Amino acid sequence: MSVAVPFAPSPTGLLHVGNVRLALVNWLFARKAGGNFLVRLDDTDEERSKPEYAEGIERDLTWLGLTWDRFARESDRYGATDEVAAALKASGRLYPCYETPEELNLKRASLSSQGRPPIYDRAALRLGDADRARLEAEGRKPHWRFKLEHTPVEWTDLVRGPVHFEGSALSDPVLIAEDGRPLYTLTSVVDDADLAITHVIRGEDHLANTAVQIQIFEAVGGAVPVFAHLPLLTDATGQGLSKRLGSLSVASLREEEGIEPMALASLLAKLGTSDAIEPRLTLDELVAEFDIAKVSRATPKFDPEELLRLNARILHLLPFERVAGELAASVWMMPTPAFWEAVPNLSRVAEARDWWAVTHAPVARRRTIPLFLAEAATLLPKEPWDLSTWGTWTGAVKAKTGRKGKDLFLPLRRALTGRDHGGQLKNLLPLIGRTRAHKRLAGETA
RNA sequence: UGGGAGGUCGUCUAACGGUAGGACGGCGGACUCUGGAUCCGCUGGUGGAGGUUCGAGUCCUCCCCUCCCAGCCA
Repeated sequence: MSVAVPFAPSPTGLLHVGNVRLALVNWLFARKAGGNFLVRLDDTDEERSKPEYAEGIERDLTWLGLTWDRFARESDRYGATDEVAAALKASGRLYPCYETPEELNLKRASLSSQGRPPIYDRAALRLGDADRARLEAEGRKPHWRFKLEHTPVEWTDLVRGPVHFEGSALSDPVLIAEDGRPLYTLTSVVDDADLAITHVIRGEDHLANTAVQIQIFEAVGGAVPVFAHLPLLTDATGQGLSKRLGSLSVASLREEEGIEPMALASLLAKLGTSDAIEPRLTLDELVAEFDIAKVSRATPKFDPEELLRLNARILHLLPFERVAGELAASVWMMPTPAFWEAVPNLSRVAEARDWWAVTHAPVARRRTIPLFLAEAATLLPKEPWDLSTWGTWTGAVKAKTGRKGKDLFLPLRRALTGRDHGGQLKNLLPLIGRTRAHKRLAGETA
């Protein structure tokens, strides 16, 4: 049986690094196994689901290069659960309840104040036909709960090893809302069963859900998939990600922070695993190194600083072809490989703009200039210039003026670029050109 | 409160009950020098208290801290 994994985000907000890490891990798992990566938008919550969030999810996955083999919306599958629901009702596993949300809140509050867990008391199970008839006559409509077996639920988790829950410690979940809408707990099982999902890899916040859903899989006669629950990511201070999203959305990392997709992927594929976090330029490399057994059980912290450092390292490694598009968008001109070579130690592609200004726009004149620069200007070779020009020229200046080391190079750098630091002048000089170089050495704005 | 999980250098992790190691960061040095690149070195840790043991990060007891679930959300 070929591997099939679902990634099922709900389009109720922007994807954050925690969500997309799960997408990446699922994708890596599927690709490593030669299986299918299936995306399902869990948009059954009509109030909170928004089309723009659905688009955002597609955009984020595409940006990262996480190709899917199927893209579906739960809302297009209304009716898919009807048959299953009818069967569960017939067998008595799905039973009607008539409490209002207010009544349920009251029950929970009461139980909590008694120091008891707020588990549903199954009062509706004790209702007779007459009771139900009376309630419906009052205009009440039922919602439907799944009757859990009060037996142990056990599975071997790919990340956590053996997991054990007592059915009696769990609350009978509502599967069908009062308005007839099937809820996530049901739709997800039915979809997984229909698609022959083999592995479900999700956050550990779903642990109790899994215990419940295993019983549902069994009740509907579906094959129970293998489960893996990853620890949730927290931010650098240990706070949960969903609580303080903001800058950690994939969209903001891409559009505001200038993060490269492979920087994010390199970090998220390795964070919380026994592998060292190192820059990788292709997803293929990450697939080759991926092994879910390397994922640890502890909660990893996601540090944006670490991501930015990785971004810088990735940028040093990326060849011109891989950044040309982004570079062009950033500097508004058509950059060249020589320019990419000359640009120094960027953390973000957008920083190249500053160096485009140095090589292709006037640099303001300097107030004071060392006298030897005039002499240096006269020694400037004739064009055409290439990468050897800097060496021959500075050699000549050195011979003529006797200056060397920092006394020689720093004034030249300041005059030519207007800055104390930057990329190798060997690379920059030909891009600046003789005309500008000559004027800048004379202290003119050029 | 009930259920579930977790706690090893600042961070991510490794260690059949047998020298607590690696990676990142930080610090220092080297590269006759753009270094926020690269290379090399150094730094730094088992949440706490008992116990078992020749020997404990690892096993036992108690304690502390953190996270998740306990929705007619997903």
